[in-house]
Amino acid sequence: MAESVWTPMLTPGHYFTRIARALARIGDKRLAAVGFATAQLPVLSALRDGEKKSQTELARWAKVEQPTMAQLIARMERDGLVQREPDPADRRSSLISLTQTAREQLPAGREILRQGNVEAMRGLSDAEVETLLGLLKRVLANVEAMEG
Amino acid sequence: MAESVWTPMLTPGHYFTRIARALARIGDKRLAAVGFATAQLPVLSALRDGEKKSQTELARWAKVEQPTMAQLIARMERDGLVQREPDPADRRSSLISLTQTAREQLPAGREILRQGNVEAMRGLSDAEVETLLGLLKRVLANVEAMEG
DNA sequence: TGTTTATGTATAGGCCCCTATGTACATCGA
DNA sequence: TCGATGTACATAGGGGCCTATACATAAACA
Repeated sequence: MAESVWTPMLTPGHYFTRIARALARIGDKRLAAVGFATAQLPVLSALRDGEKKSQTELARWAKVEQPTMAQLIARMERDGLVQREPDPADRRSSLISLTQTAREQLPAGREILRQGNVEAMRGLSDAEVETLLGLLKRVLANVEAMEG
Repeated sequence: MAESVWTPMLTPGHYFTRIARALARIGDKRLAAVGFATAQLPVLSALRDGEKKSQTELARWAKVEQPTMAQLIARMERDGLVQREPDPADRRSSLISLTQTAREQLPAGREILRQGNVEAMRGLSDAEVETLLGLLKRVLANVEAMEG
């Protein structure tokens, strides 16, 4: 990709990065209206029906490392979105669940996310969106296979 | 995207995020062998032929905000990859250029990046890679248009 | 059952990215 | 030429992600 002038920014990797960053900026700005952030969405969806899950379960679900989830949960707890209770079956662990406030804002947050995805795909036909999703899954499988 | 069970992780946005993160992890690990990091690549390429550029120019080139570039340059200077000299034409500014060390490692870093992109696209035909790049450009244009 | 091994969390330290803000210097126009 | 406006950097503060490490408790097993 690009011979004479070496431009890492025209590389697929850089496009992924820029799109991901832009989506996070936009999502965070819009979700702030209901008190959420994009990084919290996997947690919110995992606990949406009153489920209680451990930090490790949430980390695996959201595909982030455990200390990352620990920080995220800490911020969410600080902001009144989740609560912890000791796990009666395992004294190392605590169970995390959504607060009433978080549950109430959930539909609004969900709608903001949906709308954002629609706008990001604007101008793409349904078939093109399908194609893109298929390619993304294959690339994701490739890069995750590269880490072994 | 997913009706009954709400799963933000099956959304295009989350795929972009995961791919970008995985590419950064892989790239950083591989580039560490030559003393580079993925975030530095735009700077390295901008200054590859002995050019001298200001921090602001580099920020615009790399598509990051000025304070982000300030930190990046500071780390690169600490690690002996770049050097600063006062800009004779503007006393607010300094000109940044690569050190001898950085220039020597450049071809190796470039090759690592190229190889990484090849592996990430494994299994995709040339036509599919073209399709993907075209879709990425359109999505990037969409999301950047959303920030106004 | 006692010891090893596995698992759940916490903590420390670091990179990268962002917004908001302040300061010094450049520039431009009245 | 001087004041208004713009531009280059620095600094402060925070989110989000990662690796490495240290504990405490569980589980498995010799």
